[in-house]
Amino acid sequence: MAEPISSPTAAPAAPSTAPSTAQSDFIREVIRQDNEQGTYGGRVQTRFPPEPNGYLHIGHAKAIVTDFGIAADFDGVCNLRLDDTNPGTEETEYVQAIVDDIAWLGYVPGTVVHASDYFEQLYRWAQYLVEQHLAYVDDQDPETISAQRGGFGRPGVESPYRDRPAAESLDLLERMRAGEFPDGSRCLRARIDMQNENMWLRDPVMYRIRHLHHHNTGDTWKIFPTYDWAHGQSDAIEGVTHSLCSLEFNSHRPLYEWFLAHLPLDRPAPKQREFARLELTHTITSKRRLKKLVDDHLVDGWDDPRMPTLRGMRRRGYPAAAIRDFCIAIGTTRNNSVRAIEEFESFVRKELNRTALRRMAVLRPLKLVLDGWPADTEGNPVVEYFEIVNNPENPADGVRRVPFTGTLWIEQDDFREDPPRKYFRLSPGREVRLRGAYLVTATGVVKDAGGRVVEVHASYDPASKGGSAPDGRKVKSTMHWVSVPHAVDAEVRLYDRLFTAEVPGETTGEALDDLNPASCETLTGAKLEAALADAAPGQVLQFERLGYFAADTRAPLLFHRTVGLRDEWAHIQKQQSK
RNA sequence: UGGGGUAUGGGGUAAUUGGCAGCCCGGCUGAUUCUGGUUCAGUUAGUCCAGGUUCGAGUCCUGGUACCCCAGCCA
Repeated sequence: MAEPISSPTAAPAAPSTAPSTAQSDFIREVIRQDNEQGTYGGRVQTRFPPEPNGYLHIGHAKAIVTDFGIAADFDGVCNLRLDDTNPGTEETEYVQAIVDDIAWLGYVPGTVVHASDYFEQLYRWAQYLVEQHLAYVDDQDPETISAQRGGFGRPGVESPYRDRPAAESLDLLERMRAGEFPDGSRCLRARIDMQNENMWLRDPVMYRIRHLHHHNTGDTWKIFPTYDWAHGQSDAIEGVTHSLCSLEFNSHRPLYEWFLAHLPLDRPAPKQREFARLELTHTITSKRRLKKLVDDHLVDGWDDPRMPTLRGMRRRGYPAAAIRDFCIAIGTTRNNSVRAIEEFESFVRKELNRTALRRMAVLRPLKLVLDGWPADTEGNPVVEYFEIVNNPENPADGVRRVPFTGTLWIEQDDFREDPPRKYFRLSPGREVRLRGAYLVTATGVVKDAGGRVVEVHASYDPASKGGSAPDGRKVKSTMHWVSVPHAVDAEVRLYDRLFTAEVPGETTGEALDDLNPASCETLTGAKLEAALADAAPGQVLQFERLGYFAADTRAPLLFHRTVGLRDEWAHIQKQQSK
């Protein structure tokens, strides 16, 4: 019959690689104590256990950073374990996506395993508990069992099958496994305490019957372990020392410990510790609702740049390093909180400011004509080339040559016929600098029939070639520009919050009611400097004075605004309008 | 309704475990700047409430309050 089985297939001890964090929190403190007391012989092993039923999102990123980061801090291992105990909801499609996303975030699992790899072992351990009179087969249906469980402050009722002989349960369990009974007709339950104030200790279900195809084990199993029966035991089998999960599993901890305490393990049981999940304002992490956004075509798939999925964030241009730094900065605590998306964006800017190459692009073009610009012998306007710094934060990125002529695109926002107070940009009679090129002064405008300015004329100071005047006079503004004959047309998408409410659904009751109808603005007539036509798919660049933009991973000449630059002028305007 | 968890400036997080409440984001001033970006300097504001112990309490004790989680054969 079933013999006591000790933890066999320990995972290979390839150290997980992960960016080092050097933090201190209550979990690291627990590990430090375990190491001092020699609880696990100085070994530290964690795991990241997503269910492969969807794509990873920003909430998972925090768990990944915590699980992998802690293992790395203690020279331990963190495995990726696909928690696939529930057939029908899980698909192989998601497994590869999860593996990819973790790699993109910058972490390498010790090994990749499935909870379903342990089904045979789990089954033998279940037989062992039945023999010990610590588990039994219950012939009642789910509704009856649920009703018997009682409620808060109301004790449960014991099942009439609770004391049935071990041999009978063993036989029924075998036949459940063989597929003799229909779904829901019987289940295996732990025999604990129907009066316990903790609901999870009132004879919880260990196995349910499911005649369904499983993505990993195929049709070999007709019974499947529940989360509670599978999780701690999988941890023990793998050699996990510290099993970290989110706060809502806190009330499962006594059950986690009960199972392990009653099994014949040959080494100290792992311990579960819980920490708060990450929530962000103006977005959601509910898998069900994210799926609805995709299914109803409210977004352009799971990797839409507005999605909080890691794939979406990657396409948006958020650097993995920024996500990591953010997760580290918010820390590992037991406080539930909703973090401001603005705070995340500040980490994105910090990273991109360091790394992104600068380019010039005009999103909403207005033509600027320099009167008196020379022509060559054939009557064509002269083209000059200016060397412009690629990234002032990193001189090693060098310079590039940018063509300049007397006909330029400038930003509509950079010209005002009647400049308001504190407006420093171009206006009639005012001199500004065209970045790296010339000092120019607006002299007049051309308007269309509707009175809209369609063209600005300006004079330029030939002595200011390169961007500064010999007499040292200063201007209050430097503007970006793109030479009209050299400009490349592109589509640029500007994103705003996916949801208007800070906490979607908080007041409406349904998150999707708070969807921001203007979360994506498409600009088709953007004018880029020629160098941008060569942007690598996925590359993030700074469009000077505007923000950071990611080249789309599929379509050429399509850019997604990752995040805008901090905008002092917008801030001033907002104050003035008050 | 019973059990468990949490509470520190506007948001978040730390405090050598009883010893000057620190840091990040944001706000405000100013300086620098060929990006109204970056950077730099200064500044703003906090221990949930009521008692108690102590020379001394964010930390310990007593009693409250607020919020979160648990009554799936989901994870």
